[in-house]
Amino acid sequence: MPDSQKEPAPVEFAKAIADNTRQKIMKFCCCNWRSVTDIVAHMRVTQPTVSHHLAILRDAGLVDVRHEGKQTFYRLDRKRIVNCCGVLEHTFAPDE
Amino acid sequence: MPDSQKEPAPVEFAKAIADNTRQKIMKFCCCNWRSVTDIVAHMRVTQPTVSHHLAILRDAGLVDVRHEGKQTFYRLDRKRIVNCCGVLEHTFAPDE
DNA sequence: ATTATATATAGACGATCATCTATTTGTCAA
DNA sequence: TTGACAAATAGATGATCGTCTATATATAAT
Repeated sequence: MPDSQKEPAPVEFAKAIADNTRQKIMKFCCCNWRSVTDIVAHMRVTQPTVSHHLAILRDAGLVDVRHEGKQTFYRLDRKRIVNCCGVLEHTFAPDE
Repeated sequence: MPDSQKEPAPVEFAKAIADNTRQKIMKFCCCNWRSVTDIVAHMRVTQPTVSHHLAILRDAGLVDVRHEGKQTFYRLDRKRIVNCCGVLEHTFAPDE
């Protein structure tokens, strides 16, 4: 299985989502494909900062990416989120 | 409701668990009360470092604390963990 | 080809963080 | 009360992180 399909370990997952800016991006991309430009317009940080955070989410396997012409679209991988939360629960609350 | 009973916001929860040392402590305290001394013996960091991480978990409301004589015992609050994971899922994967 | 637009990358800077040693605080036993 | 043990706190240091400006890369339009 390639790295790109491996779920992040609990620590990697936690680090990836442990930032306000990233969580805001995650919510914005939760249920729709969003271009980087749209994400930037929705945030109060610069475009390079958004790209930086998108790279972290991408490296953690938490977003899907699609290229279309000049634009790049991102969407949160909700199944991956659910899976990671499940791993967290199983790791730290095995009996419930 | 006092702060000590409020669940941490998704960002606070993620930050609290976004560290290898803390996750190791969390696993060790998952299903049993553990004294600080026992936790230190189980880890490869110094006692003050363990105390530091315990304070972070305590501030995030993720552990229960009990004093007994000279010793202090910690235990992971598994229900809180489950609840936080649920909030995460609901926040970032509302439809699944 | 040149220009404009979209996104990524490089490098710098200040803030936060994890860890350490040294010390303090609190509790029990002699 | 003195000494021993348990845990927390203070302060320092190096590493990581989030953000910025400047620049590079890629694609489309003129």
